[in-house]
Amino acid sequence: MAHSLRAADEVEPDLLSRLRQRGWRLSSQRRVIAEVLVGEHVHLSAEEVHARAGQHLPELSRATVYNTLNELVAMGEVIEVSVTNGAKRYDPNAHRIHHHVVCRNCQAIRDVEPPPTTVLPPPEAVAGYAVTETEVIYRGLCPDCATDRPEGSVPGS
Amino acid sequence: MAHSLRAADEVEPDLLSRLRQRGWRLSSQRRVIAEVLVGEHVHLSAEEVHARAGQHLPELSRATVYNTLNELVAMGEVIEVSVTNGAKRYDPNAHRIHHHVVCRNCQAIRDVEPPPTTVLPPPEAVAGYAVTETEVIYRGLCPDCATDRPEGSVPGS
DNA sequence: GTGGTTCTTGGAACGTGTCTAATCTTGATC
DNA sequence: GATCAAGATTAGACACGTTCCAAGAACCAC
Repeated sequence: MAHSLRAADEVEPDLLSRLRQRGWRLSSQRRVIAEVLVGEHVHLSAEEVHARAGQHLPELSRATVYNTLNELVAMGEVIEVSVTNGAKRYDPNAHRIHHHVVCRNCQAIRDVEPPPTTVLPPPEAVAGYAVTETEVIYRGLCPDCATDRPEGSVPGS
Repeated sequence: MAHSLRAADEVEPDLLSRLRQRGWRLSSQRRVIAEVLVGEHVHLSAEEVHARAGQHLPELSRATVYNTLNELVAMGEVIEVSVTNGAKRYDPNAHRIHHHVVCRNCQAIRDVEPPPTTVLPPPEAVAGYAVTETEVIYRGLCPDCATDRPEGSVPGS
């Protein structure tokens, strides 16, 4: 399938200028990585970001992808999500509080808008720890994997 | 320091018989690994389990540690905890609902008894997923790291 | 005690992520 | 538009955590 990325100037217009204000040099590599990540609003691994961005910038190195992702995480523009198996995944939806649901079969991640009744009051202290962040992960089977397919098989995308 | 492990028969007497009922062959390796893990009630990494069990069984291989831990997880006797950086950790406290709090500096994990007011109603379905598990992780600084130590340093244990 | 099934072992191999030194680019300045 | 220094990118080596494999050893039902 052909990924029709939006033009750079259209992608989250605030993001690129925010980054620039923080002294970020806007190289073509960083621009493409941000486009891939923010433009698709899915939860890609670093390797997937590398593959997709590489379609637009074949010379792109893995080191640059990792560097850029780590910088975006450090700046709070992207959230790192660990799903127990395999690589970290990167969530561009960093500015809205939300939870995640992970398929235990195919590892697909979706954002979950927390219903008001399930919102945890952010505790300031837990077991003596100064808590700054609460992460909620639901685990189960996604709609595709929940249908009667043999366990372990990944439904075709 | 000398770890004074409890004798095998004292360690979670139910656990070993439960495992046996499921057809688990009770080798000395598996016994020692279960003792180390369940007997100390902390959150060890596979490498730490290997090191501690190796004090009692010097020939123990890493492959066996990983095999055994994965089996215990599959049987629901142990919970895998991902802390974003580094190795998975293994929580023997699998039969009581609880959350975890992780120090973002030294990665120390503690169990958290969820106060009744913060218990999430386990949703049956989220975003179309059939949810079977809810995981809550608090992140922050542990008491040791929260005192005015330079960021990145790990207080002596 | 015997035998077959299962477990363990050491080492190779893999996936993810970081580091390094050399080279190239960006953007401020003229 | 040209210059230049600071910073970014690159390829590849490396580190770490984990899994795979084939050969040998141990467990336990008989």
